[in-house]
Amino acid sequence: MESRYKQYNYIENLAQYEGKEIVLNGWVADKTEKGKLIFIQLRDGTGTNQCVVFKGNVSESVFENAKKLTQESSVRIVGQVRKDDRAQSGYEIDVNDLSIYQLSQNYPITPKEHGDAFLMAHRHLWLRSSRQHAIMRVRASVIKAIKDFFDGNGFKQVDSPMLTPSACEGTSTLFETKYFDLGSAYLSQSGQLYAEASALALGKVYTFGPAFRAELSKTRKHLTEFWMVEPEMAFFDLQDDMDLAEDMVEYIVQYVLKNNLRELNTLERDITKLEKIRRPFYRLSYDEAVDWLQKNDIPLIRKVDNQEVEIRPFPWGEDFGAPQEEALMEQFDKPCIIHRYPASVKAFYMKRDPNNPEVVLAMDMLATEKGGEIIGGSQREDDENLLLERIRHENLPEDDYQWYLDLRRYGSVPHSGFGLGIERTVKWITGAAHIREVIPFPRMINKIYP
RNA sequence: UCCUGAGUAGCUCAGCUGGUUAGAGCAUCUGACUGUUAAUCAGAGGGUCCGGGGUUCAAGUCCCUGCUCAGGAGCCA
Repeated sequence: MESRYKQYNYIENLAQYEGKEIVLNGWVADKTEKGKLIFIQLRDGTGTNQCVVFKGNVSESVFENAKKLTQESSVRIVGQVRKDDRAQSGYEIDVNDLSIYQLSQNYPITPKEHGDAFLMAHRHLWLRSSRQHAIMRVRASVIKAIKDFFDGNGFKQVDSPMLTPSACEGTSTLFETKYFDLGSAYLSQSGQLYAEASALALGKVYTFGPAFRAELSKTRKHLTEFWMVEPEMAFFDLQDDMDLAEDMVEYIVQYVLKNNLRELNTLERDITKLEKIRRPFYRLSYDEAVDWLQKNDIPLIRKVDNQEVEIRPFPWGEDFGAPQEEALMEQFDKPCIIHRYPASVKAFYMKRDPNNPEVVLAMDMLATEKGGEIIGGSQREDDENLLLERIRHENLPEDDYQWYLDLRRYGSVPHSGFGLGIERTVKWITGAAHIREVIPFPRMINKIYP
């Protein structure tokens, strides 16, 4: 395609330019001087490659400029692409000309080790380093894979509002803000309820957007602002819902494997583990999972007066925490879907199992390698009276849910959906140590800068 | 919110049972080098020991308190 914009050469396409003179714009990731030779690691956004300035090849002023370069100075380089077995990429650039956009002074992030707190305070600069660069590229791929998957399967993207009049699920804490003369509005913690309305209008839909949760969670898998994709399908039952979730996750992982091998290498990710992520995944009912926990002597851990107490055998009716999920997943090399949880631990909008009113038609997908819960979903309650009963039982503001109840009054149908956390998925696929590394600017309980 | 741990140079850390002038590596600056990619060699500069209070002849070190950060729990995606 003919571009109206300036045509630049990029490091990711270096092999195409072998033997040719090209122009690169970028930043100095690192520099080593060796007398009449200066080695520049040039970073241009698409990758990093070594450029060699030899005193005999350039004018005196260009050589002096090259000597002046500091880490993260921005430069324009004109040079010849040469094949070289000594180079990591297989190519080097012999510099013919070099000009400086800006000389950087005392760049805080050096090529040596840094602590988490320091790096987080410099997140706006940390994004430039190779690991973070690779993670952001994988994140972009995960998002593209999700959109491709749904768009290619007859879904329409609909956007749900960020400002909402009340809680979607009453459980989590909400961020509150003033809303003109109408009192308070809340930042959305899920687009699901609006996705349900959209599904009854368009059939198969998905929302893609941020979710906000003011929970006091301080772990390596929690953010107060995170991104979520939430498909919602009219006429899908729980079985269809689980099948779809499985197809989607397989598609995402295989897409990244196909398109981001270079990044996964930079991240030193064990690719063989990802290659195994092929359907069918494992599935266990909550009952079966509890049986397994009991047989393997995995207790429930509960806090009583600040003392941790182990309760065994694991009692039916309790939700699983991180210790139970991790124990359960150790046996699996593919994700596992756990379905039909006790109604008491799940949200009000989930449909009761007609075969057992103690449980709801819910499902969670747990990722391998301690990836944790990446998906939560369910078939929705489609009976007006049962739904109203649950709303009252949870003490939710009934008036705020009239529009939601309308969906059960005017052509109610079986329908299902789920939410996939983008950051948890990217964390799992990249093997990142902490969720704060997989979103450009993380928002956490005690962090909102930069 | 609860539990546990940490805070010393720009960064990562050492600093003993309290002892007189607080150290190292990296980074920065100056110089040397045509193959460096954690370069090497020679030299230089750089400190509110997190804040406040206390004990003591003497506190980076011990005690109290506040703040900040990290890890975990619960909740969740």
